[in-house]
Amino acid sequence: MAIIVDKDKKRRDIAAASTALLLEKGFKNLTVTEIAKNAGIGKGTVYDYFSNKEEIVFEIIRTFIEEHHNYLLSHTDQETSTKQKVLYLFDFFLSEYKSYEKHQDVYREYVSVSLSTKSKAMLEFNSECSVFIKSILENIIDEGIQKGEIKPIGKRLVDGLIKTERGYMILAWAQGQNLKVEFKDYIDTLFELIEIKK
Amino acid sequence: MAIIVDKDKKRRDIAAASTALLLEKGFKNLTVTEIAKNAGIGKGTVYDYFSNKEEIVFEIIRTFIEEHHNYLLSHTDQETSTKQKVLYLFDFFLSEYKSYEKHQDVYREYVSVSLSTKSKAMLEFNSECSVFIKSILENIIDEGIQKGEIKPIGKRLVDGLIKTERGYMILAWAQGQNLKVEFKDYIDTLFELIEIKK
DNA sequence: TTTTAAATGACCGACAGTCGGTCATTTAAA
DNA sequence: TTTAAATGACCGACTGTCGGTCATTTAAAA
Repeated sequence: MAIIVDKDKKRRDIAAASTALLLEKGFKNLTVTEIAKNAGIGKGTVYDYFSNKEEIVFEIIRTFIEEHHNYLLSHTDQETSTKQKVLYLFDFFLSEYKSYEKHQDVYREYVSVSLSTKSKAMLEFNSECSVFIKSILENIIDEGIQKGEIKPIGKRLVDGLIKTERGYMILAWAQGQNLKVEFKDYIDTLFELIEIKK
Repeated sequence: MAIIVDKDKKRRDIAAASTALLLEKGFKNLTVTEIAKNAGIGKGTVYDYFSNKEEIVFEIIRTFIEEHHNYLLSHTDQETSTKQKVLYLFDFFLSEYKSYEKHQDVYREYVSVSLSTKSKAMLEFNSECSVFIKSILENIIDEGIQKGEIKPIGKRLVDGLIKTERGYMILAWAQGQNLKVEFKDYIDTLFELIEIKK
């Protein structure tokens, strides 16, 4: 045997090193040569860890989702209201913090790559992410119903709500507008309809 | 002077000739050389009518939106219920007809190109399309409120509903799933919340 | 010294976009 | 009526770029 590297760690390292570049130049204008140079490795080495350029974006988004999940866990507890939890879940779209705007840009690149890449791996990855987010939102809503904060019909809004947020993020970019306030209004309206008034 | 061709018509002709190819191969795998060959013109000529490959997709989607608008106008009248009108509006996502599945594919390519192209022209075009769709949905909802079919709060769902549909279309593709039934359920749930029961 | 995982960058093919030049048609002077 | 000049449509060979490959090198381990 020769040197054994932690393949998984190196994958993440390369992806991490490329994140800033991706945000700066966008996927289309980012070259693999640059990625390699930036990560301090040869171009061929990139392909020892990723089977194509697209996969790098998927690795980056995976890290972002993990980070966001941790953020979520550390910011919610029994006392937090259902609506507040939902807002936390969508925080990385809603937040005004600069670092979260980065997340949005990465997410946009990810969607763009997803829509132009048709591969089994891509489909599986996207499904995996979706199931994960859905299960979180489902838990939040279920708890809300159990606590008597919202009506049982709220459960039927889970799937759609996730799609709505995606729609807002995508159209915000495609129209060059800031739609955060609008999305917040939409959530407010839905909660007005499903909240149990005391 | 020499021959003067109807530049606008020729643009549309080239776009029309490329539609089938776009659906068959997807934007990424479609070459400008092929487009030219298929339209029966030289590659250089394509660039006399479009400043880049992306613009061809925008021209195609423009035609589709026009067609869909005409369909909508011819299918709604005073007798149609508010919910039915909403369903017609989103018909090209919901319908099971093969020709409408084409529309969805074109729309997906369009979103994909939008998300990876940052140009003033693109932003303006997207805003234009959005305003158009929004005004239609706004009219439908306003009429529904006036007729006493739905509660006034329904007006506040207009913006979000458009985004939800976009989200469904995009995630349906990205996850390789058919989400039509799910979207229909979501609409049903919303209407249950805002409809005035008799 | 041998074995082999890991790394590399020269190389290749594909493709978007450009550009110098041709050709068909119109105009208007002869 | 003829024909030279002008014009804009049209073309495809060419260029530069970039994703991805592979023969070769490096160096740790045995």
